This record gives sequence, structure tokens and C-alpha cells, in this order.
Amino acid sequence: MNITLKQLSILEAIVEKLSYTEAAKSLFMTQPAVSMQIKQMELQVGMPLFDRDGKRVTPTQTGTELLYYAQNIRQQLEEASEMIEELKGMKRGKLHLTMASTANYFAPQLIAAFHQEFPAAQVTLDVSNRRGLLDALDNNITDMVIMGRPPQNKKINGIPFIDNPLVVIAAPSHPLAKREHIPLAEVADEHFIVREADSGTRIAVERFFAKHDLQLITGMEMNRSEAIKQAVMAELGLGIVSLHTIEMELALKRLNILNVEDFPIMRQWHIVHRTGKRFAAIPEAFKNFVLQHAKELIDITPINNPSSMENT
Amino acid sequence: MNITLKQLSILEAIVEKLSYTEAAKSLFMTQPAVSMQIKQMELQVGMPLFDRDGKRVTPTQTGTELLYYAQNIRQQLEEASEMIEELKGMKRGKLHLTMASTANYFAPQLIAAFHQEFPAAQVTLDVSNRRGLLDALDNNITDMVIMGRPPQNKKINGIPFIDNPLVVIAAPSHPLAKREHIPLAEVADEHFIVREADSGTRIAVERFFAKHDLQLITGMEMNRSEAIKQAVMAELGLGIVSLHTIEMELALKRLNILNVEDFPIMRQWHIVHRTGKRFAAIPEAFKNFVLQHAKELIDITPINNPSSMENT
DNA sequence: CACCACCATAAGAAAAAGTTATGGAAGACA
DNA sequence: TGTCTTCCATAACTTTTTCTTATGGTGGTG
Repeated sequence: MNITLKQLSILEAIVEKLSYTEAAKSLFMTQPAVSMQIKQMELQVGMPLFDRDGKRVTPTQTGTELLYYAQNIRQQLEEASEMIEELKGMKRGKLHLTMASTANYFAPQLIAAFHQEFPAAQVTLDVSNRRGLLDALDNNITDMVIMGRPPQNKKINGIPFIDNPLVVIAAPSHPLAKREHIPLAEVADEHFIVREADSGTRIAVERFFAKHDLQLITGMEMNRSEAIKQAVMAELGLGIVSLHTIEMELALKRLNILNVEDFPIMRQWHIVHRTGKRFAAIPEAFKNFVLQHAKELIDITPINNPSSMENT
Repeated sequence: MNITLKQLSILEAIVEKLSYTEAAKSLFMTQPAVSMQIKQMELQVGMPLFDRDGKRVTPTQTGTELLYYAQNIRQQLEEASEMIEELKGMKRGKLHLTMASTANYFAPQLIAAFHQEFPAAQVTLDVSNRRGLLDALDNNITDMVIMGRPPQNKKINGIPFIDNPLVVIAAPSHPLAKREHIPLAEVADEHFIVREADSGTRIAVERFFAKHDLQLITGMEMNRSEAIKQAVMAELGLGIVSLHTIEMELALKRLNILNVEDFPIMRQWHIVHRTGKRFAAIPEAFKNFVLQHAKELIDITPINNPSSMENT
């Protein structure tokens, strides 16, 4: 059976008006158009839908029963339309985020603030390592990714939205802990506890040392920056971590930031998505929200004089 | 929102295949046609429905939610299609009959036999007087009418399907009851108990007498032939009624048929409907059934020698 | 009985949908 | 890494469908 939605609307209009002419008027079309559509519909159905009485037109049993389905279908379309308006008006909408594990130290604030402004957003948050992030982007599993170093790939669009300073940390008892203006070369003699080889932080650090013609001495590898902090506090060596991840340890004076020359390594957090990605209203709103408000929302410890923190 | 059923089908096909090309194949159309329809649908909706990933195509949230409605609507259409097949296949169907009160003496047999062959028919039976019958036809309230004398009107189509002999009845005690070959003129002197003036039977009887240049002496008027029979049995006069209405009274010898010259007045029962009426399967089947089987089904007392009945 | 309202039909115009041809971008595979 | 293939987008053109205008028939109405 091959009927159209317009034909069903015409059916409804005729039953309401009991007149082809009036139905045509109410649908802003001419009467012959109505006649023809009904004729065609009757051909499709294989049965008459209306009795033409001269005086008025009355639906046959078939017509009456078909009307029921026409009404149901219109109902469905109206609901679909409402659904769309809800999504457009951001009364509703999903947002799937994936972020680097280190971003986990500040991103929840961001999400919380966003959620306050757009309470209808249903946010899903995945935390993953770099590989997982790239997979999520590749397979279009996620709307957006928050990560340190987006791949330089034309398929991927990454926009920096906030600084991500990497600092050298040491246990307060470490010999260098109280020193100021430590030359980079001196630090390079120390043992470093580092992230795994394909981690964003690790890559950034190695590039940084290479740029200064130095070799990083990597003692232990850990796949969580949480573990690195623990190791550094246990005096197993120095660490280089994102400043955002050590807020509490600084406050409790369990870690010191070393005042090393050329530090911090200034990186950025990026909001990253597939280049062609077409966002619904809520994800689009999140992207804009982050780009506009991240700096205000994320409390960054002043890192120009990190050693001042230990002196207070 | 102005989308089409075809567009919804395309949406479903793409979500199933995750490919425009494959969807196009499954719908027996070309890929550009699919592209264009989706493009247009996205324009209507105001939001993207699919992400083009290069590798495969994935529905957006909007696309996924719209799919739900598309499926519902298809479901409705399938049900409508089934409904139509049921009506066409006569697995179901209404039949609205209206009949003259005098037809009530034989019509139930007819309906019973029809119902046995088409058990799915939902029959509605109204009994009415001549005026009611004509109104029902005029207002298209009924599918068909069974009556004695259909109006000679091009809007109305009436087909005779069985004889309807009108006979003169008398109480067995009436002086004429045992006579044979009673001249019409002699009967015309008697008092007749008749139906109301616009009754079909009454009109037929008056025409008959007028044709023979006789005047009918009408004593009492009754609006039920049942009442006429009672009056005749009570010896209030003679009556002229349809043979079909007195089967029981004859069997019980409570009434005699007078052997009057030129009697019975031979009329026919007609099956009558609006000229343009387009029947569904069940009403059409009933019409054919009546025209083919009525004569076999209705037990007609032999009326060529009605007096023989009283002699047995 | 004439007029009016309403539906059917035909012819032509307009709109929509579809097809073929082609381009660009991305994945696959050597 | 480059070639090949696949897939979607786009454009030009064709076909199909739908709509409009014009007109005729029929029945209701004053």
C-alpha cells in the first residue's frame, strides 16, 4: 500500500468537513486536487472511501476505519515534532564526553557549571587514556574529548581553552625542594618517575628535554599520575605533572613545586572533536561554554612563583 | 514539519544498513536520491540526522529518536493495510439493512442464511415504515433496504428478487370464506381494514382497485399488518395482506384466503439502494446472495389455489 | 424551473523526485 | 606511500507527480 501523509491529511479534512470543497479550502489547495488525491488513494486501497451523495460526502466503513489510523499517524508526527523542538530548544539532549585521566582533576567543575546552566543535558563522562580517547574519536563514540595534545590530523579538530602547566614536583624533604632558580641541567641529573611512553604528558616532557639537548632519566613508569604523586611523596624521585593534579597535595604541603629554569612547560587543554562533526544543540552549547568560561571557572594556582607556596 | 513517508522509510533503511548506498539498493533507488531526501529531511527538521564519518554513517541523537517515530508510523500503516485486507477479504465487515415491517416475516431467514455463509458480517437490521425507509436511503444511513415498491427515482436503484402476493383474507366464519371464484366486484362491496394511506401495501391495493374502476371501501386503518390480521380474525371486515405475513394463521386455520378473481395482486419484494452506492465487500455479497438464493430460501405457500388450503 | 453549489474530468503548468555523470575524500591494500 | 576502491555530495537533466485552471454534469434549493 503506497499512500502519502498528505493523502491521510486530506482524508481527515474531508471527514471533518464532509465536503471536498471545504476540505480543500482548509488545506489551502483546490478542490480538484482533493478529488484526485482521494481517487488515487481509493485506487491504492482498492475500496471506496467516500460515498458521494450529491448533498454531502460520507465516509464508507473503510474510510472511517482508515481515518483512525490517519489520526494515529498524525499524532505520532506531532510527537516527533515536539521531540525535535525539545532537542533544538535544549530542553533535552545528550552530551557524551571523554577525557584524559589527568583532566579529571578540573573537568568535573566545568561539567557541573555547565549542568547548572543547562540542567536538561544528560551528560555521560568517560575517562580514558590517550589511546582510548583517539579510538572514541575515530569511532564517533563520543561527542567531544578533553585532552592535552590533540593529534595533528585534518580529521580531528582541537581547540585549546586553558593552560596546562607541567611542573616539576618533589617531596618537601628533597634537597632541591627549597632551592630557587634551579638550572634545568641540574634537574636533568635527577631520576624522574614518568608516565607510560605514549602518554601525552610523557611525550611533552621528552620533547621539552630534547629541545634543550638533555636526556630525561626515567626511573619508574606509572600509568596514573596519581601513582606518580605517591611515588614522589615516597621520595622515589622527581615527577613532572600537570599543575591541576596537585592542588590538594600543595595545600597540604605534601609536595613542592621546584623552581626550575624554563619551567613550567606550558601546554594547553584542548577540546577536541571530529572535524566534520555536526553537533546537536546541547553539545554545541557545551563547546561554546567551555571556550568562554573555562578560564574563569578553573582555579589555577599562580605558577610564576611556585616556591612562594611553600614559604607561606 | 513537512516530511514524507518515503523519507521515513529511507531513514529506517539507512539506520539499518549504516550506508546510504546500501539503503538505496534495498529501496530500489539510486544513492543520490537517498542523499537528497535526507538532506531535505534535515532541512525540515532543522538538525542533522546523520554523521558522515567517511567510513560509515551514524545517526545523531535526533536521527535515532526520529527513527522511533518512523517505526511507529510504519507499524500503523501495516495495521491499516491489514484492516483493509480484512474488509476486502470479508473477514470482517458491517451490513446495515433496513426493511419494511411486512418484510420482517421472511427476511430473518434470509439474513440467517447469509450469516451462515459469511459469519464475519456484523449485521444491523432496522425495521421501519415506508417513510423511514426512504429517509434511510436519502440520508445514506443504511446500506440496503428491503421493501415492496421502490420509489421510481433515478437516485434509487431497486431490484425485485421474489414475488410478494397480496391476498384477500377473511375470518373462516365469513360468508365468502368458502366461496370459489368470487368476482372482484362482489368483494369490492365489503368493508376492508387497511394500512395507513402512505403504506406500500395500501397504495398497491388502491391502484389495483382503481385499475378495475372500483372504489375500495376502507373501514378502519391500522399501521401494522399484525393489527389487520387481528381485526379480520375478529370479523371486523376483510383484509388485504402479503401472503408471507399469514403463514401461521393459515396453518392454524384462523384466516382464510378468499379465491377472488384477479387475485392475488402480484407484487415483488425489492432490494433497494442508492444508485451511486459503492458497496464494501460484505454488502455487495449480501446483495448477490439475496438475488441468487432468495427464491430457494423463502418458503412460498402456493397461491394459485389458495382455497385449497382451507379444504385440507 | 432556474440558479447555485459541489464533485469529476481534462489539459496544461509547476513542483518534486529521480537518474546519470562526476568530483572529492577516506579507507584498503599492496 | 601511492594506487585503487568505496562512498557520499553535487550538478544537470529527465521523469513523474501534483496542482491549477477551465469546464461539465448532477443534485439541492428558492
